[in-house]
Amino acid sequence: MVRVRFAPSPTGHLHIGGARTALFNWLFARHHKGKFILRIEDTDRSRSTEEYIESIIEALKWLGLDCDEGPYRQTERMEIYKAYAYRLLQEGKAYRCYCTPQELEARRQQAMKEGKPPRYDRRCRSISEKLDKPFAIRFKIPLEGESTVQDLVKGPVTFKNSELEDLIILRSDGTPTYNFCVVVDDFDMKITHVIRGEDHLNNTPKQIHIYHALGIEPPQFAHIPMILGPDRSRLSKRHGATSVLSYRDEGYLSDAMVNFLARLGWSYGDQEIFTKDELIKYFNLQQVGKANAIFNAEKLLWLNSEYIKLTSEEKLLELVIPFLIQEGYLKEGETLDLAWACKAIKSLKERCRTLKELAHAMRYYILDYVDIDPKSKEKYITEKTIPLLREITEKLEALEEFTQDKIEKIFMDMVNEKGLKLGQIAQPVRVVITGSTVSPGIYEVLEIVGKEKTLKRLRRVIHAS
RNA sequence: GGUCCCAUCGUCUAGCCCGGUCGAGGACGUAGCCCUCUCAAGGCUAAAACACGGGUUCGAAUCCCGUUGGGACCGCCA
Repeated sequence: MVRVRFAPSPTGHLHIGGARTALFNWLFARHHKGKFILRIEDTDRSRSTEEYIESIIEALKWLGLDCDEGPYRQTERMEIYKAYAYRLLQEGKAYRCYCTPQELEARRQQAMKEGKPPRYDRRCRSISEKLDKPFAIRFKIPLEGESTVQDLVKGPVTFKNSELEDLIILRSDGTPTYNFCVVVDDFDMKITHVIRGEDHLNNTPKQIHIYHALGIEPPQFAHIPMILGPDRSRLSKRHGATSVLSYRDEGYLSDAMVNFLARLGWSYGDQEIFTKDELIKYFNLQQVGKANAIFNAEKLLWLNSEYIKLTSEEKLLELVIPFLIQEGYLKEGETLDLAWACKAIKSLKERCRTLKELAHAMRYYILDYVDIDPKSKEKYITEKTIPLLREITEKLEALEEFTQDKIEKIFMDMVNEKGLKLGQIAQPVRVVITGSTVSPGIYEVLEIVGKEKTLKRLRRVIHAS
């Protein structure tokens, strides 16, 4: 039974990189009909917050990455780590280190200055008696030999033990450290595959030594490449929106985000668009690339527009309502006629790339009056076009059935009578009705806006001039 | 600085493991054309890459070595 975990530390919102790690784990679990476990690595109490834990869970939920177990919290398991650490101490596989953080820091600085590797010199490793001083517990790394990580993505990676440091597993305040907790937890939670960011690759040999010291078999490892910002450095706040939830708030669909994330570092031939089921069916670690990937916001935007096109009008309506409320086009609790709203969305869905854009475009369907863009007004609402607007208003007013084809006939008749080009009348009307020169087809727009609002807007403009 | 990882169009990538079918394919973006009441969408076309240098081989994007470049890690952070 495959068991994988996503183990974020709640020191920030779930970002793009973390989300992809979570996704790969989730896909791997679902593909193998295994379990996906969430574990919160909050041993750094000073930087972890409840708010971030909730935010991460919310983001996972939005992405649809449901977990089968957890969230477990490391802070609730402190006694377990402590017991394992003392067991290693008793068995002589770890030792008390009496060096203070200040001393260690000073020595590190010194070593750096001399151009030497800033590694702990193991001076406490040989102290056999117990001193009456505060101590941390350090793990004994074998002095010689080498260890190889059989990585499912990178292949075999070998490290010399002499390059590894005796790491602290229990701090002097009795709290355990990351590299130790992971091992204990992954063992305790029966994790079979550790799929995580490449930034952990260098930690892996240390962890493997801890597994061996504990007398347990390490899980399989898969280190996936990093996601970099456009400047090729690690994705961070200064690259703008990197929090997954900020994309939700900007009107991205979670399936588009999932699809985007999946294709960052993984591929399946030339296919670009995948349903979740396809992703589950096709996902494998062999197809995960080895090279880092740069986050390409343009492609995400494109994917989002593709997903909007693929989504039903009913579903889009449901999704766009919060944005309509946010934009102030709809009051909380107010509803729209379902059939009418779907027609409106249908006319707009292929020209909007986000739900936010869709909501904004819907303003001219929903509101009584719209603000007219000054430049468009200057160009299209002129003394030449006002008579045309007046005439078309009269004709539209006389129309019994305010439908697309009837409206079209009125426009075409007028164009033919006067020898105009359609644009000469369509554009002024568009500007009056939608407030700008850009919209779906004018007949469609008028039908959806409806006779009443159409006439109101036309008359207001005519009377104002 | 040390250790480790990586290297195909600007970007995501296919191909690489199992050399010849690659005069390197797809997608985003960009440019142009078509469609057209505007804007999109759609269709067509174009520019655009095997980092470099050595091997191995009849033949290398594919295998080996080196160089360069990028990234990660070197904490009583995770």
